[in-house]
Amino acid sequence: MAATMKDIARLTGLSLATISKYLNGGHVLPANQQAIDQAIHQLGYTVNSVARSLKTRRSMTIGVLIPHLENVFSTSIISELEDKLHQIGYSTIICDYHHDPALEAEKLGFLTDRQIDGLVMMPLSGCREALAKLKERQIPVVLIDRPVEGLDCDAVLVKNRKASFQAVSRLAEAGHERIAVICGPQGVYTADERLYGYKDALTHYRIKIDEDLIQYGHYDTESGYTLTARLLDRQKPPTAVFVTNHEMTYGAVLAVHERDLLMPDQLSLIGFDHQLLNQVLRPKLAVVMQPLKQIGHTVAELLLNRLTGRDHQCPAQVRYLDAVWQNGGSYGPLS
Amino acid sequence: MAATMKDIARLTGLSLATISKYLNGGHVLPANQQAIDQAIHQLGYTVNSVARSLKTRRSMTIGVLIPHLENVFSTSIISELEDKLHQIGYSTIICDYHHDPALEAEKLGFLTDRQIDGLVMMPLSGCREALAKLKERQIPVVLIDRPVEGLDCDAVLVKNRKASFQAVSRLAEAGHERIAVICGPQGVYTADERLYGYKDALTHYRIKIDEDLIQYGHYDTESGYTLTARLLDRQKPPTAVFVTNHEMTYGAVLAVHERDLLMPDQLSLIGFDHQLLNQVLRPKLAVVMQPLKQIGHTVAELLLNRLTGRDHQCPAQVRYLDAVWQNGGSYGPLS
DNA sequence: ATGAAAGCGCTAACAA
DNA sequence: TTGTTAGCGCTTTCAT
Repeated sequence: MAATMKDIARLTGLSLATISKYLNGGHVLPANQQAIDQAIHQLGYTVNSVARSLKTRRSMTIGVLIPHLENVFSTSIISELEDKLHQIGYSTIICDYHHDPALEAEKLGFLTDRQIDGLVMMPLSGCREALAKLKERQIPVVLIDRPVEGLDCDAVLVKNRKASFQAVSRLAEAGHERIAVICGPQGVYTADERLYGYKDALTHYRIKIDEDLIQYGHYDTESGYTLTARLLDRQKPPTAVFVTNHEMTYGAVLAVHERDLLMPDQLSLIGFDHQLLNQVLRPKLAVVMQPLKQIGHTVAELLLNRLTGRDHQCPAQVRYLDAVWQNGGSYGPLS
Repeated sequence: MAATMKDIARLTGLSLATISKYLNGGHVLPANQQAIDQAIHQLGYTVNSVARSLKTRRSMTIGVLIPHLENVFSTSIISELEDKLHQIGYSTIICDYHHDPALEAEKLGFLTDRQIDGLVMMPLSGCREALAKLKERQIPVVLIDRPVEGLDCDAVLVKNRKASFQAVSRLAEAGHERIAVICGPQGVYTADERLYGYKDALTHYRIKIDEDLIQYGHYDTESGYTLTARLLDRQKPPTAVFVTNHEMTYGAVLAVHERDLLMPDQLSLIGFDHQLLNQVLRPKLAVVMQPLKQIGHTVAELLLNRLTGRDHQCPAQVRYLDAVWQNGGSYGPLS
């Protein structure tokens, strides 16, 4: 049996209240302080935070719900977030829903039962109803990556459209006119935004939008590979390809390698979020990088503002962060 | 205010005991069942698992303590583990200690306070005392990757020495004699084991062990790069290099690329745990892969055996798993 | 099958 | 500064 405050009380002759107060940073007489410390040490006492939570009605726990844990995008954000939250005493319960909307809903319920004080979520289906209920119960929710339609909620988003515009603009300025894009699934927020950015750039540079050069993938390596391969094997392949997420960029690079194409001479390629891989690729890939650490940081900030009551009843806040352009030799002037 | 069982009691006229029993799968009259279900729905009731935990003395929570969350090695294991545990009602609180022994100890204390029912840990310093105390309190602990000296504890380990032996054997059989190894820090369990395997192989093939060809890194990309570069820039460079972890393999590949060396003609290279990267590298790297999913699975199994009391008082169990050899064109006969 | 009641370990009035 | 006490929401005997 683990020791409780009662045991300390018995050992020191003090009351529970005094001990509780001391444990929570209150002032007690030096003599008592010593006695308590001594008893704590002797008993190996540690607070039972379950009991504390029941009483204070704060679990000091934040739920984190993400599509998949094996993903630098998520883990980099979460690592930062976990650290910031830990610093002020919060635990993070992480749930991975394996890209499955049913699991998403199920695990959200699971977290809710756990009396989380706040939720950070990268939505897929979104679970609008459930999230709305959480917010009604004053439990702050912060979304990452994409908003949930019909839900007015704090969120940290990346300026996808702008980032996409800038990447494609570079290709256009390098003289490319047959610029293909490998997008994510239609209807997915980030995919739509990134496609808009692509179209914005073409329009801006007066390049005709050719639907044949717009390929819709599933944000996975497989489709990045297949779609790029299909583009490259055409009679008249594009001279440049812009790939709009991390996994698909893997696939695209694979297809390019397989065809022994030299970048940028035979093909210009711009990827997305490719920091790790980029350490070993030659030439280095030019990529649009999402500011992962900053996202984690901002999420923590938003959450804390709510938790500490500072932003108690403010309207939902959405923070838009800029992506970072990382240069590389994988794109260049049309030869 | 969230609804409680009391509210259901009031609404249905039943007692708390009856409701509790029903909620926990007990039998009640059909009429009462209906009434309760209806009340639950109407009130939007969900159990308060904090209160439940206080009463049952089981938090249904497993602590997970790892060196770093941005690491496929950890996340792949954890993703599997989280899933298995979730299926039987457990949450996982994940803590990342950023390779810092001070944080490791601190976060272990944090998890202990949280009344975790079990702990999964990839140790650095190990915190032997603290872990021993946990075990005294009958809280099962499962170690991953490396044991903690002087602590008799369940663990899931990889047969590092054997894997290393096999990899180096392939190089020897291909005719290489100047085989270098990039190891981890001396004294680190996995590093020592992998180095033993290397030496085993050389001895087995009657190749003289040359200390100059044994380079000690820090298991990070930087040292993989630097040490490989240093080896390759020698007057008489090795003809083959075996790199013994994931990060260092990144670095090594980078160094090879930078020198425009062709694999396997100008250099044979065998890496470690390089699944992701390998999708885009050409030639594909030959690598030793640790069976991550299987580790996660085995950890869950060990943990559950303890939690369900099946292995209540069994002696510590250590499971040794085989690494997987993944072929690739990065090594070949000495030319 | 159902109910009454005690209590898990802690905090927070309130009183002294 | 310290102590007394009620009670957070739930489970679990023990009666009924």
